[in-house]
Amino acid sequence: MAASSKPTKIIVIQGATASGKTGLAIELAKRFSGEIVNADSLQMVRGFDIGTAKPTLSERSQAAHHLIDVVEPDEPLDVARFVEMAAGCIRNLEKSGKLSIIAGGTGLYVRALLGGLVDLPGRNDVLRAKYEKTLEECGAEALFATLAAQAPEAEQHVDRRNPRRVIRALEVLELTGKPIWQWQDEHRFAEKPYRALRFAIDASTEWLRPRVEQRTRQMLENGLIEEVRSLLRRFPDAAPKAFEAIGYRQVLAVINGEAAESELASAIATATVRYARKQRMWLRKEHDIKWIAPGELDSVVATTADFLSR
RNA sequence: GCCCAGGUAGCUCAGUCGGUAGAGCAGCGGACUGAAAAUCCGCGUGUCGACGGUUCGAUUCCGCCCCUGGGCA
Repeated sequence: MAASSKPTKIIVIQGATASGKTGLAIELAKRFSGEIVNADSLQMVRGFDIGTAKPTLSERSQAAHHLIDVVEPDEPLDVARFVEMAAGCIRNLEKSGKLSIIAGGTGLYVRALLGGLVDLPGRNDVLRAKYEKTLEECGAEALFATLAAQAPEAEQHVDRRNPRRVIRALEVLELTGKPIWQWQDEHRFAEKPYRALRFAIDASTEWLRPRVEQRTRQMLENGLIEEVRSLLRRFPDAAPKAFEAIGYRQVLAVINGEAAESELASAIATATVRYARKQRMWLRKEHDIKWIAPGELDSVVATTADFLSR
């Protein structure tokens, strides 16, 4: 990695789902000759359109959007892949003199983009299959015991009851010979590949709920159920993980006769509001965030202009 | 009008052979560096429908009343 002159300046817009990230990003893009880089994991997946609230065609015509529809549903996507793709976008935009505006709700992705990602091997399906088997046959405790046997300090660093974390730790240990927490402690998202101006929209649950309900109704009217049906024609077993996303999961339950269609809208809205809470929770701990009210524009424009002039 | 089944946490319900009650969901708080819209963890006082009776003690037994389903007239 060559030391380029100065880190690229970028704008980042975060905030809960339905808080107005897209609208704000478009306004900034128009004013500062910018283009939008999506940081929303599910909006990257082709075919999952209505339920993921992808920007509409009209929105996309107002400002260029990147990293939307860039992977097939059955194609692997993870943080590392996102960081790589996003870095590529930012580089290209910089070359053409455009401002990169990162907008999206996947907190981990943004954190990894701004702080760098530990340089570790990615997922290893052979190892995962092996440990999945241990999990299934012997349980989460036994899985954790496997890890603790090789690295006793695991107790302090890994959530023993969370199999996903335990499996990742085992995977890294086996592939690198070093516990994952050592790698992480040495890294701590301390890279600074960009000079980022970071905004987050502070939307309360009370403000969000009616909007979410309205948006959910709109999604159903726009044919969310039909979209799921047609995705199922392509993936009859619903294996791609995007089927677990909010909206898709609930529609699937209705299609499978596990839930009543009459309660679909409220089930989706409830799950969405709960997700928004999780996003808020994540953002609380992030640093250097400028919190703004929903719909706020002038101060954001002013702050951005100032940031760019420095 | 009569018969049956119910009325317990915001919702759906369990339970108390009489010693004032607990699950799931929701809600709230939190964790989380390659599955992150995922995954995982913590938090449960509510006139146990109303009134009266029996009892040391009733949400639990009895009576009466009210409400909600279903059935018979």
